[in-house]
Amino acid sequence: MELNPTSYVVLGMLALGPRSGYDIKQLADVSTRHFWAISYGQIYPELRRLSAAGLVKAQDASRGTRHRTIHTLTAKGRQVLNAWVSDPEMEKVEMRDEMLLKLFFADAVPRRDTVRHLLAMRERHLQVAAGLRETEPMAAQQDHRMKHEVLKFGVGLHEWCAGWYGALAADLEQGGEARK
Amino acid sequence: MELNPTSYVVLGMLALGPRSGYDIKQLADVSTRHFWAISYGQIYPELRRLSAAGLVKAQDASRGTRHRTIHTLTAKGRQVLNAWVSDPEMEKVEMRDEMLLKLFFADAVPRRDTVRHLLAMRERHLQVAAGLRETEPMAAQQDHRMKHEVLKFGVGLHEWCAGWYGALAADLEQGGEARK
DNA sequence: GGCGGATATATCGAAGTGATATATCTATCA
DNA sequence: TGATAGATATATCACTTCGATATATCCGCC
Repeated sequence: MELNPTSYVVLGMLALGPRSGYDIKQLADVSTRHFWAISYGQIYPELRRLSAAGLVKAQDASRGTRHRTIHTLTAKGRQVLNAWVSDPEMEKVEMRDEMLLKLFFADAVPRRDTVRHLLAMRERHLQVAAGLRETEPMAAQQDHRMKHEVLKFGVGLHEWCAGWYGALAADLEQGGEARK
Repeated sequence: MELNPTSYVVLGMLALGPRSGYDIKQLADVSTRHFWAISYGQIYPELRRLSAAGLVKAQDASRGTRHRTIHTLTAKGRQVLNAWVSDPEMEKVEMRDEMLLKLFFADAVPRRDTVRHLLAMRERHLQVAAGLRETEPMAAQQDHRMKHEVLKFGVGLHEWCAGWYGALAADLEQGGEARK
C-alpha cells in the first residue's frame, strides 16, 4: 500500500492518542497546517485505507444515535510511522504565495503601490507569527520538544519575512522613483 | 471570466514579450516556480481561455510542418495584469514541506537520526539558495528591479532556513539525549 | 423550549499534478 | 550521409487534492 505525506499526518496525529477524523482535522489545523494542510476529503477515505492495511484500528464510539468512530494506531502503524520519520530521503520544499507573485510582476506599476503592497505583506507575516505564538503553550509540553522547535521555526521564519519586506519597503520609499 | 494566479503567471510572462506555451513553461520553471509552479496541463488550456477573452492574441508561427503558436499580450491583457498587481488584497502564504513534517513527528526516534535529518535539511536549503544565485545575472536586468528583489528574497529565505536548521542540529548534538 | 455553535461524517465538482505520447527540428559526430 | 541524442512544441489523461457544502446530532445557555 502506497502511503503519502497526508497518510503520515493522520498516523502522526493518532500516535498522540485515539481520535476521530474530526479531531484529527481540528488538531492538524492548528499545527501541521502551516507546512502540510489536509482536508476532510482526504482524511475519511485515508482512515479507511489505513484501517484496511492494519495500520489503524477503528472502533465505534457512538453515543445513542450520535455517530462517532475512534481510530487507534496499531503497533504496525507506529512502526511504519517511525520508519518514515527516520528515512533520510531528500524531499523538496514547495511554496505558494500570490502576493510574492504580484511583487515579481510589479515593475510596471507605480512604486507607491508596491510600497503599500510590501507593508501589507509585512503585516500578514506578523499576523501569522503572532497566531503561531498563541499555540506555543500547547507545543511546549514534555516529550514534544521537536514539535516545539518546529513551531519556533515557523515563528522565526515569518518574522524574518516581515523584517525583509519592511526593509525593502523602507528602501523603496527612501530611494523613490529615482532608482526605478 | 474568472482569472486565477496561474492566469497571471501566463499574462506576466507574455508581458515580457511574445512566447509559445513551451517558452512560458521554461521561463516559469527558472523564476516563478519557487513561489507558484505551473504545468503544461494548465498552460495550454489557459492560453485558449485568455485568447477567447481577448487578453492575449494567438498567431501561427509554424515553420514548414513544425507547429508553433506564439501568444502576444493585448492592451486589455496588460491592463488586467497591472490591475491585479496593484490590487492590495491580502492573500495567504502556503507552504508544503515533507521534511519539516517528519521533524514535527520526530520525538519518538533517536536524536542522532534527527540530527542527520536536520543537516540534510540544511544542505537542501543551501542547494536551493545556490541554484537561485545562478539565475541572478538574468534577474539583474534594467527595468526589472522587483524581479531581482524577489530573487534576493528567495536566496535570503533559504539561507536563513539553512542557518536555523544548522543551529538546531548543533544544539541537539551538544545537549545530547539529556535534554530529550 | 429553542437557538446557536460545536461535533461528526460524507460527498462532489472543479482544479491541479505529473507523467507520458506524439512529432519535429537541430547539432554533432562517425 | 546517416544516425542519434536532445531540445522544441503541443496535447492529454488518470489520479489526487481542494474547498465548499449537505446532513444530522449533541450541548450549553438564556
